Amino acid sequence: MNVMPAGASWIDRFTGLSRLEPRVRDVLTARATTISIREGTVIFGPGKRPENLLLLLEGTVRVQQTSDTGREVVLYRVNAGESCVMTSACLLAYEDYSAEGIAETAVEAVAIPRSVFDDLISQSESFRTFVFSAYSRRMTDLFHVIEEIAFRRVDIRLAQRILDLAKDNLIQATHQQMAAELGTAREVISRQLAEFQRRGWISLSRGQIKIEARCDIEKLARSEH
Amino acid sequence: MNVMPAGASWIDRFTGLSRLEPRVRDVLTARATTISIREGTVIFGPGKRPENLLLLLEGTVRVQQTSDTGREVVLYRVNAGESCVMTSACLLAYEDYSAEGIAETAVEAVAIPRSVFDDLISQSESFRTFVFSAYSRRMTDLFHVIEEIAFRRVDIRLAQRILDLAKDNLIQATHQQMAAELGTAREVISRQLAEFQRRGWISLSRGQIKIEARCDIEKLARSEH
DNA sequence: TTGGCTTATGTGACTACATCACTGTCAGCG
DNA sequence: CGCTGACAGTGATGTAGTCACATAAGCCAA
Repeated sequence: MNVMPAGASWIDRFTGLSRLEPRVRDVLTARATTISIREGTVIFGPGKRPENLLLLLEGTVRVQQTSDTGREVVLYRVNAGESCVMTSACLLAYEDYSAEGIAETAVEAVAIPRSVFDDLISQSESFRTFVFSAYSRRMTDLFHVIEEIAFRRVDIRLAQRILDLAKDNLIQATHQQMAAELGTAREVISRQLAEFQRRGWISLSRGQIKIEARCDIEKLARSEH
Repeated sequence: MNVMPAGASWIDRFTGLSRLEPRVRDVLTARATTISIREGTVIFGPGKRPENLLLLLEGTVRVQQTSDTGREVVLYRVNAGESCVMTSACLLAYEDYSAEGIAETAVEAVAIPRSVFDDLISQSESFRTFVFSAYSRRMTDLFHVIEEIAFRRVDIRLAQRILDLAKDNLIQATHQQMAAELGTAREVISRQLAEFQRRGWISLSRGQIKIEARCDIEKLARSEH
């Protein structure tokens, strides 16, 4: 009955949308388009209101906060299979956030225009649940970020972040960028990384970090205090 | 527990609800009840799912995070005229938060049960806008908290908080509680307060802080760095 | 190949904040 | 009155952030 042309099956990639009412499912398939976003594009940010709610099919969006003194913190990342709630918040109730969302890689996303979003919210209970649980999850993420920044040592947080960001035991990032991940200063990162290298856990070269002893880093990352 | 007479509509106390469609307005008036909550009551928290969305008429709810090491931070406060979005998030998509919401004073609130909330969200565009902008605002608050904790000096933050919390130039709180406000340690607060007192800005006695030179405190609170 | 430029990283000195271990103090109450 | 539990003060020490500057590594053009 419902033929799925190439691309129509994207709904199945979102676990929260799997139980969508068939009628609503068709609306979504018909009225949403997939878009490609180039790496580095600013999706939302101060003065930049997004026009669509984005559901990510491919790639990641990094949401970060830049303080007036120029320092940065990464708040969270939106991955494939997740929705970018900040865009939905902006859709319905735009406030000029200090936070910005940046395509960290090339991104493929389903774009849901405001009018469609509004229809779906009003017509589909399961779509509502999808949206609200996305909010829920981000709030929880933010609570977690606050706890980490306020109470956790930077060496432990750095170890965790190294594990998170490594692809194939390698991270392409400057110390400055790693500092922005944790909301700390470059010098602090430089010294911590130097210490990790001294212990033989990593090796460093300009613009990259290579993991040499993953299990030792994991041990630190898991440690309580 | 005590239902309000139909004439005195609490709806007008919420700016976001002023443009509510008359039909929806009636539904809300008919199906929502006002409740009283005693000071100190835990409204939501780990293992405690709220049954209603709360719109505060009177009092404040303090939302705070307790880390596993026992330290605390105050995330934000919900004041009269605002809605407690965490309860709405919990209503539709419950996740077990580490954060908890506590009635800081006696609270009068309108309680909207899940079924009514669901109806309103589906039927009223202006109610949707109300809910989403409440989310928006809280997200922004959290971004702000993160920025403050990560980048702002504690003396400045303490000065700000003293001004925020003072009623009639007086704060009833222990140093421990003030430390929890900022997510720092009691000793740090004790030393900072001692310094403020030395400068003649405040006077201290067991369990209370009295503002003596508000404008000097404001000067520090406003300072950049 | 050299030199000059930009960006990345290293380092010491210093300040701010957190932690630990302890002492002192106050209020209420038996 | 003296005990008790909660509150507050303090020095020593460790960790993190800031500032100022020194090196080094890659890049390109002469």
